[in-house]
Amino acid sequence: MLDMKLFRNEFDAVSKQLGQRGVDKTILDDFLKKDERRRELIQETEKLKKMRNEVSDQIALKKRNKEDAQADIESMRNVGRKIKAIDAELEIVEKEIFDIAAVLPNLAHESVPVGEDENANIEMKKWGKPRTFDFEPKPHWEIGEELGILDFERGAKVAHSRFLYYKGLGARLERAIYNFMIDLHVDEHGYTEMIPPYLVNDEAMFGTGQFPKFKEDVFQIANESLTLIPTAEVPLTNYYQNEILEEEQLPEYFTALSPSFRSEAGSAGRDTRGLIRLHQFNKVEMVKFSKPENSYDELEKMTANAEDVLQKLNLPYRVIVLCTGDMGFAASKTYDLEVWIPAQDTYREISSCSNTEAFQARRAKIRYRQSDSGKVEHVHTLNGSGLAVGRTMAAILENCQEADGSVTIPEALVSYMGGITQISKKK
RNA sequence: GGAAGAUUACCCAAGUCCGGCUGAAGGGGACGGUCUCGAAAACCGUUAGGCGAUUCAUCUCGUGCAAGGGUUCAAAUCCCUUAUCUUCCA
Repeated sequence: MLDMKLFRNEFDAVSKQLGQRGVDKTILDDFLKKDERRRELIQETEKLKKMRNEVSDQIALKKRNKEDAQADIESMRNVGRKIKAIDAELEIVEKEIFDIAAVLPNLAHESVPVGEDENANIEMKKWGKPRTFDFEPKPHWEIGEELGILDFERGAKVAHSRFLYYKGLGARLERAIYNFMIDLHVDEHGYTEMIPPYLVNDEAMFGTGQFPKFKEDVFQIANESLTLIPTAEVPLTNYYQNEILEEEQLPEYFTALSPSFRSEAGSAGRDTRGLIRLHQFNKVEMVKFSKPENSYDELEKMTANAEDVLQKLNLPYRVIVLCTGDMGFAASKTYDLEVWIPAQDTYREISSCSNTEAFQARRAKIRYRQSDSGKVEHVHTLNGSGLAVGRTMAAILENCQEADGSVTIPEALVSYMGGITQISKKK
């Protein structure tokens, strides 16, 4: 949710920025008009309520003194009717305002490049050197199927396409990857480990910005207002929903492994094979609550935390900053990490780290009390994948494959694999 | 599944039958002060916060007694719905 005061006071600047994110100007003009009407109505109704309170006190006094108060009661009857009418109109206007505000995207930070789509994204850095193969590198699903550690066919049979079984050392490797990630974030990066609910209610989905605009992207439970989380960002960020934190608590870091469930509506035909685009995948998520003045430093640190995972696994990657047109709904600024996928001869997204500033905090009502002034202000919230586990698996299978079809386990994971250094075909 | 009772501010708790001097008593805790070398004790004081409107800011006003509706000039108090908890019955 945007800051209403900012919107009002700097309407031109804000609407220009929202224009860059695809919002129609006429909606914003209407929005501003409705906001004015809302304040008019509030002033009218509050004036009448004040009068009602005063006269009611006089009536009480007269009754106590056994005086006649009938005239006052008659006149107040009319005031009561007026108040009811104004409040009814006010309710409608507020609903209309809310419906517009709920679907307006966040404003981009000034450092974000302006552009329409991913072509305007800017590469910030490259790390590691893609390996040169002296054989034709296979896509990870072939490697996984040939090694008998990934089973997409049975996943489709038992669930649906875009589901799979990890089997044997495949399941072990997935578990090694996320345990390694969580340990790294907890032991070295200062995050608190969490296991959140995997189903959340509508308020939580609203708080982080998925609802009401992106309902078609998620799986909902029939006859219940519960949704399978599309990312652990939802339960982690909403942990402090509707709370006022103390300044000393900040910053606070959470990390959690969770499955993520996505309907992938509208991505038919894209990445139909392999681990890149699934209806259910594991992800280690990082979430931060920060004071506003530090949130961009925290974003840099969080991105570095995600990079650290890739560096320790020795997987080549690049960092890009998303342009205004490519950013998510809630983000003020987003860095994507893209890992090298040899069989596709390209970099693919493996992490997305965003500062949403106060956008989610306003929706979820997460605030903090400044210790010296006692003033209450919205926190800034950040979230990032650290990392998507399935895609990490894909990257390892492809980057660490050998000519004979075996896969060498990255050094950092060997202890998590119980000493296993290589996955090879059973003889 | 059925019946009865409960839900008041950071915590406990009065007020609800019988609506109006409740701008929610009282206590605990917390915080500040006096005293002290320092602390404890004692004493004095503060303690709905939030939200919204207004304002440069203050002042002020509206809202607020589990949540949401209703009745009334007026609701913590009367009525309805929902949630949670307790006890009892199956």
